Amino acid sequence: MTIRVYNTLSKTKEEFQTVTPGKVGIYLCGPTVYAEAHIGHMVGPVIFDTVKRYLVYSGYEVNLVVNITDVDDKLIKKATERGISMEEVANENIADYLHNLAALGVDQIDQMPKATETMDGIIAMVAELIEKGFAYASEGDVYFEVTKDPEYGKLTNRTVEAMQGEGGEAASRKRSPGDFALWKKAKAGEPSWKSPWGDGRPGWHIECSAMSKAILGETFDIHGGGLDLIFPHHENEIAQSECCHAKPMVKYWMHNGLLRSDPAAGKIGGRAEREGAAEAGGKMSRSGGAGGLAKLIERQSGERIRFFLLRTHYRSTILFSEEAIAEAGIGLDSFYRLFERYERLTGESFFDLPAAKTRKEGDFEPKKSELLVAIAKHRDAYLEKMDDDFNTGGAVSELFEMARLINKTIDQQKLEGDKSADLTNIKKAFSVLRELTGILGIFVTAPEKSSSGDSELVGQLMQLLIDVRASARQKKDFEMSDVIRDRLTAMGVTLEDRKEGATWRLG
RNA sequence: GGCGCCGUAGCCAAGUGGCUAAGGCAGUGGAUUGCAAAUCCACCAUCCCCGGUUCGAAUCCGGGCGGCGCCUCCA
Repeated sequence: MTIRVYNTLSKTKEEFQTVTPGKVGIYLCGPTVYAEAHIGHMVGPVIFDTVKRYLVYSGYEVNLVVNITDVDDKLIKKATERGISMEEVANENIADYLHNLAALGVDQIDQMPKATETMDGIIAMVAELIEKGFAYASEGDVYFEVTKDPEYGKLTNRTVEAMQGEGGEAASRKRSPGDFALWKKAKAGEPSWKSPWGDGRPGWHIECSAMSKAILGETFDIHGGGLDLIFPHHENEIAQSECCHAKPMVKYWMHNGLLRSDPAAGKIGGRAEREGAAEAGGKMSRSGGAGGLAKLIERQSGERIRFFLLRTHYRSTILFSEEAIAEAGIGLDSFYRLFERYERLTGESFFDLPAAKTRKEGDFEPKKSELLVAIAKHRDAYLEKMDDDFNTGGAVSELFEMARLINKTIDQQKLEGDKSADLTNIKKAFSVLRELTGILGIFVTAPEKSSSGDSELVGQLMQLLIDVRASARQKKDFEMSDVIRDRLTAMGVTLEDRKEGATWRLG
């Protein structure tokens, strides 16, 4: 029951041991809020939300921090184009981001610091780096001097010598091309903060070093982000933080794989939009990219997207398509039918079932029930997989196995319609299912039933049709009963006949 | 060119040295049903190719072929 975590720094799975016993600090690189979120931005949050759930379930006290980078060249550009302030641009996109996170069931984030609210810490850190000889001021900018850090490049196995870069526009102000900006001098009209080096704003990487230090301390447990951030962002974070503090910054660097829209189109976010005319044939919209995420969520539901992401191991590349999400959704639906079955059986909602909140609490001795012996076995397998670097993809298979077992038991023991049946074991099995699905952040709350004013009327009309059809069936008037059912099917309503009467559902 | 990842059934995807290679979607056959739907049962892969290590490899090593990422302020 030890958790093992793949560490990008060591390129191996390591046994998880926290800096402070029983406590875990996680810092996830959040978005730079210059545009609406696309689905790629959701991957990290969904994964680390799940990681936190599992660590909490395993008995840890977890502090999950996701930052917002709200000062950056792209934000300034956007603000200028639209003639509004950088803050307004940021606020719009933060609202969009939060809305999308909520839709995907990401509710485990404890703190969301903003770069602009950490300016004192950023300036103090830059000053300390200069003082310690790792950074230098140059014409109002401040650069980190990579050659002063003997360990520079350790995360990505690069050497300073191998850094081919030409240094970009700032080359003339840098001592060597690999040096990166800690502080950038403000141009006229740009948002800026006062500093010992003149008015300016932070470079890209320093805000994460400053925010993580302020909230989680100089050494913390897990730092996460997309694979694309390893270099240069995380490499530079390590350099800054460790040169500043002379101690390891992070115990485990965890990087999630990226989403791809389709083999030809390439990646989803990032630079593609800058490729001008090429624009890869509108792949952003096709991929639910910029502007498309909210609509995608409306069409497919956030939970489907979450499940789709969690079906695959977090370090894998996921080939994204709406079809693939819909397919994952079919699997999810089978659980919902099982939950409806639970409701028919017990008269209670699956979503009201009490379930263990921790692994210890959930441990149980199955005793004589064949069902519970099997359930316990799959629960163990599920937890073993989660222990192994949060293998959610493998864990999901155990959930399907459990669902099958429960359905099978209900079938074989003919529990439906049997009022006198002993449901103790079945309830226990469902409760274990609830315990484990909760770790993935799925099936947490009952799905929203249509709250529109006419839903009651629809329900009554449906009941009328069902009653009429039942009476036709009783008279063996199958022509009539089939017409009713076929017409409903054509409308997207599925009827299911049962001994206790028919039920209906959309889809 | 440098650093790194990946190639498992029609599709998606676990497994990374040893029981019958998870699970999902799709499909086929069966149980159930008036017929369906839902559910259950059964069937459905020897793991890109070649060579090596080993008693034994999808799993390790070498070489191919193929796909992808980073090296450019993209999660």
